[in-house]
Amino acid sequence: MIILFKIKTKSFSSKATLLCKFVVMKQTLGKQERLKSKTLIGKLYKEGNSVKSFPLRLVYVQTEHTSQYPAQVGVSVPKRNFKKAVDRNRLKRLLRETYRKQKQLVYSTIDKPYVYMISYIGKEELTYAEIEVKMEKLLTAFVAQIKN
RNA sequence: UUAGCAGAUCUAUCUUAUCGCCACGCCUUUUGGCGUGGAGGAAAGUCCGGACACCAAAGAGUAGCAUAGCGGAUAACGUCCGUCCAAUGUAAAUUGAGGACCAGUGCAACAGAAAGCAAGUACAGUUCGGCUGUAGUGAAACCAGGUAAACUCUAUGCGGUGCAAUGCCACGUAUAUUAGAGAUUGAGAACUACUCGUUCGAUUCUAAGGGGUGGGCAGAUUGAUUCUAAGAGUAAUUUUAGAACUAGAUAAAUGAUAAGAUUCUGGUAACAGAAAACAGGAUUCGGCUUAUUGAUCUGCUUUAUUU
Repeated sequence: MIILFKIKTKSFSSKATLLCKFVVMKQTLGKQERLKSKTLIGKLYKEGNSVKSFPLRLVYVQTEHTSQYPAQVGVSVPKRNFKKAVDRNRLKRLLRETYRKQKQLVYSTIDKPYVYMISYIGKEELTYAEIEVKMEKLLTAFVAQIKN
C-alpha cells in the first residue's frame, strides 16, 4: 500500500491541478489529512507563524508534505493545563470534529500545500457549540492572514 | 423492619437518523462500497512478583536490600488460603511491624539512695565482715527483668538494565576543527557500590564546538486466556472434557448533532432541567495501593419492633 501511494504522489507532479477536485468534497478527516511526521512538526514550530482566537491558536507553515490533500492538520492540548488524559482526549475530539465540519473555509482559498497545528491554550473546558464558533473565527482569520 | 459485619456482580443508558474516526476481511479500481470488531474496575500510582529481551563465564567476596508463628496454594511474590496466639468489639468480625535481649552494645519518663561500675536510708539478726534478712520507690532492685517500628544476631531470598529492550530494512553523516590524556611499562571500557578476579583495548578516551538521523517492519497480541460441565481439596487452588477468540493505536482510534423511550429532580398542572462518580489502553500477565457514582444479590451478628 505504501509503495502504491509513493508512486501516485510521484506521478502527479503538480498539486495545483488536484485542488479543483477538492472544492466539492466530503467532510472526512482521515489519516492522510492529519499531521503525523515528526520532522514536519519540528519544522512547524521552528519556522511557523501563528494566528490566535482565544482559546485556540493555529501555528502554520507553507511547505511540501507527502499527503495528497491541500493541508495536514494536527491537534494538541497541553498537559499542564489539563492534567487528566480524559479531558485532553475530549478536547482533541471536539477540535477535530469542529475542524472537520469547517475545513471547507480553508480548502476553498489556499492554493499551496500547508501544514498547521491547532492548540487549545485555554484553561477551562468549553462546550461543542462554543468551540465551533471559535473555530470558525480562527479559520477565517487564518485565511485572511494568508491572503495578505 | 432498623443497625452492624463480610463477600460477589454490574457501572448507566437504549433506539433511530445524518455526518465522522481506528483495525481487519471481502468487493471494486478509485479520492470508493459493504460487513465485522473497537477502553477500565481501577486502563491510574509504578509499590512488589513473574514472562520476554539484551548485558563477552552475566565470576567470587564484602556491603546493601527484602521477608519473618506454623502449614499450604502458585510460574512467582512482600499476594492468597487455612490455622494458632495477642489486642479490640456484646457479637458477626477486624487488626497484628507475631524469629532471637541465656552473643555483644545501647536506651529507660515519673518515683527512688541506686535502673550499674558507684554508692546506700531505717530496723532486726550476727560468726561483728557494710555479712544476712526485712521495710520503703517502682512494671522491674543485682549477676535479675523490659526494649530489636534500637544497633545487632539468626534463617531464607535477591546479578543488572528495561519493549525508548532487542533484531532487520531504508535514508543520511564528519575519521571536520580546537585543547588535554594515551601506545602493551596500558588512556580507557565491560560484569549495580567497594575489593579481588577475568576479559576487551588504539581510526582510542575526555572536554568544547558542530553535523546527521529521528521513516518503516518484526517484537505486538492465542494467552500461567475466557466460559461451561464433571471430579479432588475445609479453602486458596487444581485435574479432565467441551466451546470461544475478546482493542492493537503510534502527535496516538469510540466523537458530534437531532428526535424519541426510560429513569431521576422541581412543579397542582402545562412544562422545565439532568443523563451521572473516579477516570482513557501503549510489550504482557499475577497481585497490592490509591480514587470513586448509583444499584443489585448472598451469607452472618446483636438489640429492638411486628406477625
